[in-house]
Formats: sequence, C-alpha cells, structure tokens
Amino acid sequence: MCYNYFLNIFNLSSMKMAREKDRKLIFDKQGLEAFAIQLKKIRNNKGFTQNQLAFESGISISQIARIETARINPTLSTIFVLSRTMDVSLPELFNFQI
Amino acid sequence: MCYNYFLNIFNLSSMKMAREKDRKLIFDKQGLEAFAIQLKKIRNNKGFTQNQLAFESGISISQIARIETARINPTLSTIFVLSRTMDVSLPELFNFQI
DNA sequence: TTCAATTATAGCACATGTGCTATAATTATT
DNA sequence: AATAATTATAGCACATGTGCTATAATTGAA
Repeated sequence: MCYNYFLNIFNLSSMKMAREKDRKLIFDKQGLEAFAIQLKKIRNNKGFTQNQLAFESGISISQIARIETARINPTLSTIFVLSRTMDVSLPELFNFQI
Repeated sequence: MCYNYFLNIFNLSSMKMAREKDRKLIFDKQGLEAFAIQLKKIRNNKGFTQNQLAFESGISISQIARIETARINPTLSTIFVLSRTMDVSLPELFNFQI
C-alpha cells in the first residue's frame, strides 16, 4: 500500500477526533506580534499616522489598530495594500524571526 | 482647523458614498497570484506534495490548493505556519514584486 | 495642567477565510 | 492505454476578518 493512502486515512481520523465540537482556526500570536512591531516601526519611520495610512490605503483606522496590536489575523491582500501605500518591500516588512 | 479634522470628515463622507449597497473587501489578485507562484515553487523545491504539506502543517489540503491558485485571501497565521513547516524564511517566501 | 493629536477598544453587520467531504481534472508512472 | 498520484474545484457550516461608528485611553504639545 502506498504511503499517501495511509497518510489520508490517518489524517482524516485524527482530525475528526480532534474536531468534535468547537473548531478554532489558526491564530499565530507570536508571529502576529512580531509582524505588528515591524509594521508599526516602518509606519513611524515613513512618517505616517494611523489616520493618514488609513486614508491613503483605503483600509479602516480600526483595522490598522487591530493589526498593530496583533488582535486579528489580517489577510495577505490587506498587507499588500499597506506595503504599497508605505512604499516598503515585502521582504523588509517581513524581516523578523518567527 | 487642523488637518486631521478635515481628513476625518472627508474620509467618512467619501467612504459612505462609495458604500451604498454591497461591500467588497480587498482582494489583491495580482499580489496573491505572485505569492501563489512563489509558494508553489518553494513547496516543490522542498519536495512536498500538497498532501504532505497539509498533513505536516495541519492546514487542509483544499486550503493549500486554494492558496496556490490565488482563489482566496489567506491570513498571515496560515502563511506563518506554512513557512515554519517548510523551513523557509518569510523574506524568501515574499521575495517577489507586487 | 490642559488640550490636541494619536492610538486602542468595543460591538454590530456583512464578507469571506477555513475545515470538511466528495468529486473532477490533470499529471506522472507503468 | 491504463493506472496511480497529485492537484483543482465545489459546496456547506462555522469562525473570523473587515468596515463603520462611537468612545476610551494614551501620548505629545502648549
């Protein structure tokens, strides 16, 4: 029997057992906090207030605050927009350890 | 009157006018497609199938396929988990132009 | 100390990310 | 050509990201 067949069977059964009632999605607090620090640092270095960044990027002020306090899990598109608005490269924005 | 007061007023009124009925969230197709290509390239270079990556990362196979075809907007935590699982740095994962 | 500017928090409605299950399509191997 | 392996797609239920509005808290300037 091939490797992947067993992989599938094992995957299904173990996941089901772990998912009986409440399903929690991934929330990488450590990674999000590292990102938050980097984003805030770059925003300040580029001379934006949260309000200015919100206005120029089209992303709401409350959302920027949530991201910079690692309280939510932003999507990639949101990050791409912030990156373009502040004219910062993605490798620089993600230059931290997780 | 200070700058930010007008900023707030202008922000509120223009956003409301643009948001009369249906609200569309940001979906940066260009950025997501670039990311998808980079993710798939690195996954192949590291020798993972989608199935293997799903199993080791705990992220569903369908989600990995959706990400690699730029059909959805993944969250940062999802990306951080994939980065750790494949042992690839974030700057490398985001080494593309948007 | 007071006030202005900035950032953080709260809660609601809506859009959508995610897991699951199944199936279809494509690619690789025999 | 047939089969196996891999990837893509579909749809549903649930979790949560996002915009909006308002307010609270913190920080900076006067």
